[in-house]
Amino acid sequence: MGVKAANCSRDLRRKAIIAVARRIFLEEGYGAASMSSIAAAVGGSKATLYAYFRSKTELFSAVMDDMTEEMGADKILRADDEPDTRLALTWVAQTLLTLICRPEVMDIQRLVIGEAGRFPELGEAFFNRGPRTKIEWLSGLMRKMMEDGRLRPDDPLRAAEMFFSMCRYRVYHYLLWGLSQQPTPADIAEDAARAVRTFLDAYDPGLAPVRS
Amino acid sequence: MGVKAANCSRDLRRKAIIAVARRIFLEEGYGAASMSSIAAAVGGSKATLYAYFRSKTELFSAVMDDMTEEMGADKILRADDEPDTRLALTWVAQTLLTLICRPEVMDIQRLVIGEAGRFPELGEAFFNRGPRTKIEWLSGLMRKMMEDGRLRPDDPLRAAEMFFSMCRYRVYHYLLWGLSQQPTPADIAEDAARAVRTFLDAYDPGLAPVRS
Amino acid sequence: MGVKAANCSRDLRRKAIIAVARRIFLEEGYGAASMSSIAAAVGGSKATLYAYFRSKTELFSAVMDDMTEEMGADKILRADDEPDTRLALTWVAQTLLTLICRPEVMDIQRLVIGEAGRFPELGEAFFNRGPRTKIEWLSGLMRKMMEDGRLRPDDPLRAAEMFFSMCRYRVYHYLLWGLSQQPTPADIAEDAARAVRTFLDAYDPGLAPVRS
Amino acid sequence: MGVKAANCSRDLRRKAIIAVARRIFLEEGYGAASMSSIAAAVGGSKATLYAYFRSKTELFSAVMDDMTEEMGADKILRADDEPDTRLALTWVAQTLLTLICRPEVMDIQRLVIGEAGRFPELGEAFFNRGPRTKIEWLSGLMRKMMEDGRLRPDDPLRAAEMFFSMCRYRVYHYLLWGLSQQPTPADIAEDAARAVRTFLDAYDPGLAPVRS
DNA sequence: AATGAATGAGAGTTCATTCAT
DNA sequence: GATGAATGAACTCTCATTCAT
Repeated sequence: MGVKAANCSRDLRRKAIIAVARRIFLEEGYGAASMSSIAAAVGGSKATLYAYFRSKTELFSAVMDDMTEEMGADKILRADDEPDTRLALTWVAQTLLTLICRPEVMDIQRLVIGEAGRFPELGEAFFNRGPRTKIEWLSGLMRKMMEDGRLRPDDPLRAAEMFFSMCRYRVYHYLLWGLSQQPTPADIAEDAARAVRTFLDAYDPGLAPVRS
Repeated sequence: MGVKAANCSRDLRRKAIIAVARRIFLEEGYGAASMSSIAAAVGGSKATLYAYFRSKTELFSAVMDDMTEEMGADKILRADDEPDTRLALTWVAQTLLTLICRPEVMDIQRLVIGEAGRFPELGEAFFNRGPRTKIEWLSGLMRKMMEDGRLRPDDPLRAAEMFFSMCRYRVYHYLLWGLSQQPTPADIAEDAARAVRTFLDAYDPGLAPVRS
Repeated sequence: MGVKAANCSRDLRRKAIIAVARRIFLEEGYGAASMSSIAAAVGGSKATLYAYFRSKTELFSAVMDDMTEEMGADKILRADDEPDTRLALTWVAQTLLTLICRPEVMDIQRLVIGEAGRFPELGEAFFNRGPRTKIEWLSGLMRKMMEDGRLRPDDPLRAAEMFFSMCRYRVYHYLLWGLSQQPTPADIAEDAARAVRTFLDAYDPGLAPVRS
Repeated sequence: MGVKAANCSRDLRRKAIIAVARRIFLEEGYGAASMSSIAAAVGGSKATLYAYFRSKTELFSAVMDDMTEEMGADKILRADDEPDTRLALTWVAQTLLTLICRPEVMDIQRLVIGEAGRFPELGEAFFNRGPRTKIEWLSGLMRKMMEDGRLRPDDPLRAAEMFFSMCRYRVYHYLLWGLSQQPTPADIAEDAARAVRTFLDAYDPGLAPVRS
């Protein structure tokens, strides 16, 4: 293991520590994760950890920064080109649900929600880079569909938030509370289908425009 | 505080401990809350705590039982008698949203979600006494409205889950992530209104029955 | 005298406590036995224990007194009438070995030896009522046999101590160190036989008297 | 390099801890000795203790290993060359008795016997490295003497066990029960002399071979 | 730059003991 | 006389953190 110091730049080592710490924080939660176990998993000493991060809190923040950066990297494959509205939204719903139900993403959500009280900036930072980007992108999609007359005109942001919330109505919700194991693709497809159907019933362009 | 030993029965003392422990668990989380601090807050010794609860886990469970019992005690004022569907649902939506956004309830939710990974039975126990009862009651309401022709026929349970999820689409969601402070009644009324409007657009009895 | 009934009742309860405490001390050792578990086993409260015994130490002493008293009650069936020396000694050896290898007696011995350092008077009190009485009785038997010319003349006390030690040469010794489980009667008979044989070889009255 | 010094230092510290722990365990017994008091006596913190030994049990085992190793290091000065059987055995008896009556060895024996019930493997580990080696060596001596016609033929192992038991017939026995203080060399010489005399009377080669 | 060693503080838990009722 | 309730002290063990090397 003497290799690592010689061959790795400080930055690379830092990244390696963050990657390991991330896994452990997610597995055990902030409180239960110990600097000892992280150091052991990294393969270095605790003192080395402290050479890179001044405290457990700082390491945790770095891990969260890393996560949220990566969250931002998630790209929903463009659904703009699909002319069939129902197909386009179904595809979006499934993609979103699949993403946020992935075990590692679920763990992050639980961790962040659970620690939100003690790490006030954490929830915001994380949300901004995760859910918010999805909602904003979705909002753009909604606007376009409304402009094209494929959806009843309305505030596109609110419509996007509502659609997202409808997608989370069942399996996601139960998963968050630890009531079910990992959902199957069929479970997700079912929820996505119902969310889309209900949404389209409400946003049928044949109806009168939504009164603000 | 000399009062406590002399005047209080065992049961009262137990309740007092639970009340204090509840506050501390909510403030600090399960892991960070210490038996010492709870004992100090109660005004007794740690040994006394252990005379009432065999372990920290057991105390935590007792606190959860207490919370969920109280949850179960929440009664949604009957909306059955309101002939106007929109008014009835709006009333339900506001009541529900107000309840689950109350700071102490919010804290519980965050605590339970955060520990759900490590306390698998916790999430279930809590959910069963809290959200599930609401959903089931709501499901009954939906069935009746569908039977009365006030809502388009559909699986009433799924409709209830969907309605509940629509209610949580904005302020609740942001609150859970720690993105906003306590919402005003106006905030809640706004979300309730939009949820009801969207739901009624989708469940307008004039539309064809939902295809399963 | 007016207090007779009261004293009697109190005395009975005291005896009951001692009996229970004795079992627990033997099972768990002095240090590991707790007043709580003793009180629970007795069926009363800890405070009641303290009404009868001022401290754990005093309770332990009382238990020891009780044990040693009972030890003194052990009577070795008289071997005086057996004219055959070998048979008489074999009978004695087997009786002694069987007694001191009994699990409950073994436990006492281990307990007393183990705590001898911390309870200085304990070893003596116990020894005086247990082993010493056996040795003294055995010494009387030896004297008589020597006077009868059935054993070579010698200091009868030393002869008795030696005989007793020879009996303990194998199974008892291993049992004390926890190296073997409860010996069978055959094991004991074998050791007794060899001890007697060796003793009689050394104390054959045909040999010259032992030089002091 | 740095490794050597570090390892050496660590090893030394470990040895120092064991030495201190050994003293305290012997003085107070396993149960009564506390990690805090050991740490204080070592001059370090409890956490340091736990850096070297994962638990109290493990520390205790290490102490026992250390003791038994040292026990194994005890060499009985060779008695093979002494042509006079009585002198040779007397020398052996005195050496053995002196060894097992040494206060520190006595303390170990009491500790091990006392804990044998709760630490089943302890008695065996200790016995194998202590008493057993002595008995086996003694058994070899017996065999040689029997082959040379200096002792009456018999099972040499049983003869050795018997001889050892005869040596313990008085002062050792009383010491074990805490009935006497440290014996003088004269006390030991007296017991050794009588043990040898009785043994030789029984194992006089002029007698017929022992019947198995 | 990296680490082995060390530690004070504090975790959960249990104990022998006391005292008001 | 008996007890339910209470407690301070001590237990084993772990933690985040520091420092000499």
